Amino acid sequence: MKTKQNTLYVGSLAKGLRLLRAFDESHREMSLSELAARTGLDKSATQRLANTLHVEGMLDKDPGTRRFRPSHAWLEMAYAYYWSDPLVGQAMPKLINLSQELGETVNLAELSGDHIIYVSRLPCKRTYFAATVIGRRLPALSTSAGRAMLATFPEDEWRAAVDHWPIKPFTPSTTLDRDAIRASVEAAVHDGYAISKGQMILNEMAVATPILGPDGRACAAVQCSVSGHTWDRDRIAAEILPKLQDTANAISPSFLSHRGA
Amino acid sequence: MKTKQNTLYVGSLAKGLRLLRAFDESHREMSLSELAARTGLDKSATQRLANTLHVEGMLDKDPGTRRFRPSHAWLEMAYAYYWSDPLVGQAMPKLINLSQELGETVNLAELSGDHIIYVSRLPCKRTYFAATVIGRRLPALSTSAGRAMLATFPEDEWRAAVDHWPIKPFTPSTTLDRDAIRASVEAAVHDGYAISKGQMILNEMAVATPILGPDGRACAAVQCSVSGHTWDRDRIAAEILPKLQDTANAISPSFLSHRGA
DNA sequence: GCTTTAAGTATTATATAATGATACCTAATG
DNA sequence: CATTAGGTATCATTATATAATACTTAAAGC
Repeated sequence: MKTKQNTLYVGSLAKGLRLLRAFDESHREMSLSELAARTGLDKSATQRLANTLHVEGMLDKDPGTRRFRPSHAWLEMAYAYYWSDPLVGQAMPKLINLSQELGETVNLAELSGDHIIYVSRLPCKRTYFAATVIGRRLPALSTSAGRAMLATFPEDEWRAAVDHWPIKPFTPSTTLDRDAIRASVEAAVHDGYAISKGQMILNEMAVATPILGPDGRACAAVQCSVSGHTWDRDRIAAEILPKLQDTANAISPSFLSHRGA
Repeated sequence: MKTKQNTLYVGSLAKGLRLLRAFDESHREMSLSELAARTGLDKSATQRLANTLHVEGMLDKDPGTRRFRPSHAWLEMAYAYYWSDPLVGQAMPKLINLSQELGETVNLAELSGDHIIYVSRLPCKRTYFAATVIGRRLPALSTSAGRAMLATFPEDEWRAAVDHWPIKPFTPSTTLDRDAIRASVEAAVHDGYAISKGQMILNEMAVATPILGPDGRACAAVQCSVSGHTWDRDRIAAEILPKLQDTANAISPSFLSHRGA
């Protein structure tokens, strides 16, 4: 185990975090050996760390199956996050209003490296479970929110992003062609908003408008998801966009601390 | 530092978790020395652990102020939690329907020791920020959801809970009298639902119906919050309750694994 | 129903990796 | 400009995490 050679780096803590991060949508609960296999830690280490996490209330353990799973503490962490993010408090009441006015699903997304992360979701229609859950990370280039945010960056910066940020297919209609994505961001630069179709879910359409920080760079985006069966670009631009933009503008914070590198 | 004398307990990991848990609604970002003071760890330990958490992406660090705060990873943990909790997937579409039908705020709460924790929230009206955020823990006895769940337990068990579980005042009208709480749970045993008023927010009313596990014990509750200015008990019972109960019944799972101790 | 195998649990000697004291640096404050 | 608090870096010491191994339990195969 080549731990980072730094006396300010506590390997045991890092390994414990490895265990926590081993859980995701396709690893919902794990046995000791599954955890060991997935994290690459040996049996003993996994045992010790998992036990510690269990004792400390971070992992629940089914007494019957002896399998571990995330505890309620994981939700409490989201709670603490929300209070620490100045944008959420600003945005929440306005997002609620918006979703009520539109009667459609409204999301708040932030940029997290080259991905976006859904920070708040207000689902109004039945959808896939994944579309209702906060904390989901998606490649920024494949989302209307990501493109709308990128479009507020200096041109060389967003062009570099379009060239290099990751993409991966989610549906048969996910755009994998960077030229097409570039065109989409160009449009967003011009229009001040982005519309996408079928990127994450077949026939789902999304509109997003950036929330601008004091420097003019987007720090987040308000996004609205609708069904492609009942909506088209024109109707979205006419009926959804104005309210979406008002909301995003109303949220844009005066002072906003920058997230550390 | 008296660490628990067990070779299966990794102290460094536990201390790292202490740092994470130091953040809450009134500690949204902290400097190194604040963290040290709050966790009771010495300066060096705090430095090493916080640095590790930063390197591992669990804490953001403002380059200017050098203050730490929860990172987006905290939301990703909530994401993983949601997938691991079988109830949420079951409940989500039904909760969305309910909130749309009622036009009022709908919550899903689970029991977490002697507290309830809000697992899902679908706010429809402007409220206090705290009322819109998932992961919030509240004393079970002070909430309609907690009382509705308790009422499904064997009598000796819920009576013991009423006598011993913690209570604390949130508003001037929070019920601190255990006799009054006992009467409320008794009513819930009889009615199959609980209504409370002004427990957490002045003049806010809440109704809750239990979601029953296969053993007849509630594992969660569906709850609806409304304004006490426009609603009273009778109207809630007449207009909200039926749909609330249908929803809770529809969610009740066939197989539900029990959360580990 | 017995054997085999896999998974979880417990113990221990060993040395690595965490520790905390201290010294250094930086930037506020008076 | 002096003072001080807070953040950062270094290092000798040994406590603490480690990984091998043995033990226990439960499931799978015959």
